[in-house]
Amino acid sequence: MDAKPLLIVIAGPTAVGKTAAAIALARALGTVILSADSRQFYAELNIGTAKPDAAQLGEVLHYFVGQLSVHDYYSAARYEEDFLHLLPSLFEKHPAVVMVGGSGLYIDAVCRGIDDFPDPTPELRSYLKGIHTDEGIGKLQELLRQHDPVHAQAIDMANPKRLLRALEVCMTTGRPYSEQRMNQSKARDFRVVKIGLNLPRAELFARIGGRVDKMMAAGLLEEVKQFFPLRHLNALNTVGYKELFAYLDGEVSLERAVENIKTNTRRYAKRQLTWFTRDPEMKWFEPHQEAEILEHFAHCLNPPRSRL
RNA sequence: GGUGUCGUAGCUCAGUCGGUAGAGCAAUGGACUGAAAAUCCAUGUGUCACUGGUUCAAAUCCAGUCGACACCA
Repeated sequence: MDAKPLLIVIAGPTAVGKTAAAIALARALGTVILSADSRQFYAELNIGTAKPDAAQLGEVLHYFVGQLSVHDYYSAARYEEDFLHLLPSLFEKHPAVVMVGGSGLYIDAVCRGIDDFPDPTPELRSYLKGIHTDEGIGKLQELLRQHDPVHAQAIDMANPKRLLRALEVCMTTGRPYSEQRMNQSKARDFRVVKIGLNLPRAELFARIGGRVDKMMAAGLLEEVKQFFPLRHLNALNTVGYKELFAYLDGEVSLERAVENIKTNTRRYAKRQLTWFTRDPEMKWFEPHQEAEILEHFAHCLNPPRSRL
């Protein structure tokens, strides 16, 4: 029998019902939850990120919720490191733990690992951004062709963030990005079983609209006002916040801003689905299929005792 | 009731001199290794209100019907 501990991953688009499903599963298994949501990490952001509420946090112990400040730098690589550092102590007490969230890159960083690139330095990043604004994306493309012609063929050269990142790696290490990109999964001393939660598109979109209305009723605008002076921070470049900053700037009406939040949340959900559905390890359920989900994991966990 | 204007994509609208239609937004599909709720790429969506007429040919011209709006009674 495979004695390795189990990491249960629950993924899916925003507003599908991941939080409730994860809590139900964690309670059934008597275990803890580790969030994989790149915006719920921030202590200051609450309403707009649909963080689990106090009652939910009281039901099941959560990690990676509110452990950062919006002023902090964070990344998928740091998440991988923090997660893997925490995991052994949790596995001492629990044969399985639940990871839940919608940030695909962060989930993959933990499950497959990411390569050992240097962190970006603020100086180099702002220098390259300056080139982008002053001389245009063409200059960045030219630089990447010089530093790493192989990668220049492989990546989306229209995407400034990809270009900037590749150049950062080339310039800080003095070696081409493509040489350092291993493209293979790291070994892990735990098993991973992934489920994806999804709903018919119309139902998911209706849930998104309803949740945005609830967020507004719960005081999202007041929360966003507090962060107006900080709106340049990456953590605030977030659906639900950026649209209301546009309202506070006088660019759009409040009604328009709320509609924009709904639209951008739908698009976000679509991008999440694109990411998760290409993962062949993902087994799909609808969130209300609690019994089926439990049974799915019963096969992975203590097989002799799981049959009643 | 009368007169006028309008009715084209999910929405807002454009459509020249008759040659079966196109913008924006929405939507849909995709990419993704230290910013990822970020960033980027691609793609259409049609009973031109309906019925008939004129014409080789009608979103376009004519008549009627229905609907919306405005004004007049």
